[in-house]
Amino acid sequence: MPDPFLRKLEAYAPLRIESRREIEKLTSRIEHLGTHADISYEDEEFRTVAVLLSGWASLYKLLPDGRRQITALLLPGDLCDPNVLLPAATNPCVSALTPVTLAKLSVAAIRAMAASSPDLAEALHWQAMVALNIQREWTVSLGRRSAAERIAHLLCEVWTRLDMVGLANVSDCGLPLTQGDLADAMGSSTVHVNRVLRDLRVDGLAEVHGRRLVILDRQRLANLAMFDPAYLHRHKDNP
Amino acid sequence: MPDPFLRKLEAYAPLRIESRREIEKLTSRIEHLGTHADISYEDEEFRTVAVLLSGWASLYKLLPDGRRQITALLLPGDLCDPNVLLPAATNPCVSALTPVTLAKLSVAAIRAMAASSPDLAEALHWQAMVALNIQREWTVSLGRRSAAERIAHLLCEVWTRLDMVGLANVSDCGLPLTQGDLADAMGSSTVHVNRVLRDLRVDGLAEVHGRRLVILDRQRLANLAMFDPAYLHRHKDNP
DNA sequence: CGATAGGTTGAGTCGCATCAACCGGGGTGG
DNA sequence: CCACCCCGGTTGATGCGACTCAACCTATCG
Repeated sequence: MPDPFLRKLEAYAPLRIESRREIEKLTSRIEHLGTHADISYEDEEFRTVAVLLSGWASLYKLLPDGRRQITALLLPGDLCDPNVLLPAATNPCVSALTPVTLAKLSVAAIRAMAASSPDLAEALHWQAMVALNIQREWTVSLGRRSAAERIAHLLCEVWTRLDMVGLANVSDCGLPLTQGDLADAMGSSTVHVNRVLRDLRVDGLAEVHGRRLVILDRQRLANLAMFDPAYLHRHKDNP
Repeated sequence: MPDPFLRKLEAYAPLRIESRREIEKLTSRIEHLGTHADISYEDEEFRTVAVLLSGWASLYKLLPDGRRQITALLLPGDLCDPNVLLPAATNPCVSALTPVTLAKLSVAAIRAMAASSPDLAEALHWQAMVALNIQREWTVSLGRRSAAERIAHLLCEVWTRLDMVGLANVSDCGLPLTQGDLADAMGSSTVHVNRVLRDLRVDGLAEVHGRRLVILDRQRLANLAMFDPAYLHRHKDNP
């Protein structure tokens, strides 16, 4: 299996062959879940972390009065745990946006590996920092970008992240989000997302049909979004 | 010196005495900077990380057209580096909101320590996860809370974080931010921040005079903000 | 074939930005 | 020592972006 987790860890720097082996061994406990299923990160016997092998998931928070905010999109290769390794906090939940397959890793095993393989520890740290950078960029989007800029930025981000794990084509990629999901992620309303997507389409920047995103003019899309992929720390290939 | 960095690391779990010693040794290289100074995280000889010992700083990003978003507030005890240990990304900068004193740690030294002291590694990981949780909570605020709820939430967050490093009184604490800074952090305008603060004052929830925050009615403030301190992982004392 | 989830479009409203003016205080230079 | 200035705060008037409500359309599925 061309494990997207490995692929992601290696987007920063290649791992030693032994480290790859270890990871491959650990990602053998597989689980399948359907759309809208909640991904529990408290497991029976051991404290585990789930790695998304395929499908998309979202991390969200519900406010007491029912408002919902998606705080992160989890793509293949991402870790699903909101507080990796720590005693769980409260409310924030992870749920599958599509059917997903997960690998469950024991936290103890991961930490043992990290302790003995510095390259792995570095790769794990790297992915956590990328997650933090993404979160900060969302802060910028929600705080200072207009709805159109924000959505354009998200499209750029998603395409780039998928590309980093080998799941994007030159000008299109999957985007299995409903307009409602997009709205909950970008802090706007379904109706407005719809109108923004229409505008992007008629302006020839990007199209979102069904479950796919087609980028029509990358340059202008990135310009509108003020998108600079540096924060994702992509260290291979082209923009 | 009652080092706020140690204090913060130990908010999760106490460190072994040797680990504390090591940290104390490392935090000896001190630097002072004035308000508005930029905190460089690329040092001459070694890759370093700065720890805030006193004063406040902000992490911000400037958009090409001049809009500014503060993505994080750095309080005493916090690490100042946006991508701890990684090759620097671009744009996001750290600048002092007040005069600050910093301790510069060599990244290599920290990592060596972490490798040999699991309790320290855990504490460092913990603080990174708390930073991520804070960032996610900002995402919720900016995406789904009204300006008043958002600002109330920030006030609760700041008081709690200061309390965790011993810098808050029961019902007040420092808040050396201008209304403009607050606006840039909360994605609104100076004028609106001003009006919201007035409302909070006349409603008897909180007052922001000069450089201090006085909490008049914690319960109602937290209610308005829908603030639940669990995400900060405060493991000691009371709420 | 009805039901339901997602998408699309229009009309009316509101939160908040923007513009503009004014105030108060602490620092500075003449 | 005083006048000035500039920064931060305060308040009012106006306009726009985006939300809400509501209707309708389309595709998929049991």
